[in-house]
Amino acid sequence: MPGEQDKPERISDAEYAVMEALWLRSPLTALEVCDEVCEKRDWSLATVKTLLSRLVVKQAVSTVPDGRRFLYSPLIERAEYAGSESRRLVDRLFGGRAAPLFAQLAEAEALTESDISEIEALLKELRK
Amino acid sequence: MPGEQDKPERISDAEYAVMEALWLRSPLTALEVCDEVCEKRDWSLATVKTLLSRLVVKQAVSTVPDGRRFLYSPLIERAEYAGSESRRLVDRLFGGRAAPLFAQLAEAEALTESDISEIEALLKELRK
DNA sequence: TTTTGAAGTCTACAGATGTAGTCATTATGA
DNA sequence: TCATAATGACTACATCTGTAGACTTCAAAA
Repeated sequence: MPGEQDKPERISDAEYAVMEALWLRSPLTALEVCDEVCEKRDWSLATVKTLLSRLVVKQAVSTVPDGRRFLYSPLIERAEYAGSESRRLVDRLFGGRAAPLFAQLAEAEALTESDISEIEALLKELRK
Repeated sequence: MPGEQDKPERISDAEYAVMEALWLRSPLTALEVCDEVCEKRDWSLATVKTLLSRLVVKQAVSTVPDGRRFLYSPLIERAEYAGSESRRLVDRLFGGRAAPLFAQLAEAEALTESDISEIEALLKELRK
C-alpha cells in the first residue's frame, strides 16, 4: 500500500550515541562503532551490537553485508533528527514558539557572546 | 551531611503533563489534576494518582495534608524545568551552542514572523 | 449508625531502555 | 586442515514508563 511511512520510532539516549558515531563517519562495522564510543561511555562491544540492532529495527540505521559481517550506515540524517527533536522540545515546553525558548536560554545565561552574534546574523539573513 | 542535593531525577512525558496542570494552578487535589488532564490524555484517575506519587518520590511535587487527602504543589518551577531541558537538548544535539539550534529551527521553518521579532527585541535588550 | 464515596497505597503488567553474556557460524591464518 | 577470532543472533535482566485495577481507610450523607 502507498504512504508506507510508519512514524519514526524515537531514538533513545544510548542509541543516539551510536548514531553520533555513524554521523561522524560511515559505513562502520560494529567494532569500529565501539572504537568510537565504548571507551567514552564505558560500554562493552555487546552493548554496541545490541544498540545497532535496535536501530536497524527502528529503521534509523541500514546495513550492507560485507562478507559475514555488516557495515552500518545512518538512515536518518543528523539534521533531520536534530530538527525533529528541537521542534519536539519547543512544542512541549514553549507551546511551539521559539521566542520563549530563546528567552529561557538568555535568562539561564546559556548564550555565549558568539551565539548572540550568530543568531543576530541569522535573523538578519531571514529578514532579507 | 551538607550538600544534600541528589541530582533531580528526570520527569517523564506523562509526568510532565501532570506538572503542567500544577503549574497552571496549585495546590490541587488528585481529582482536580484529573479534571485538568484526564480527558485530554484519556487517562483514568488511577493513572493520575500513580503519576503524582511518582512525582512525589522524585521530589518534583510536594504534598500538604488536607484532612484525609493531599493537596499537591510543584516543587520545581516551570522555568527551572524548561531551562534544564533546553540546555540538555542544546548540549546533546548542538555541542552546547545555542546558535545552531536556531539555525536548525530556521531551516525547519519553525520560526514565525513574531518569533523573529521577539528574538530581535531580546537581542537588543541583551546588547545593552 | 450504616452505607457510600473519595483518597492514598499497593500491586500489576506490558513495553522501552541500559547493559551485557552466550552461542553458533564462518572466514582466516597457521 | 584446524584452531581461532570475529560477528550477528538470541537471551537476560533490572529499571523506567505508561496505564490502571484492587484494597483499605475514613469522613460524610442518609
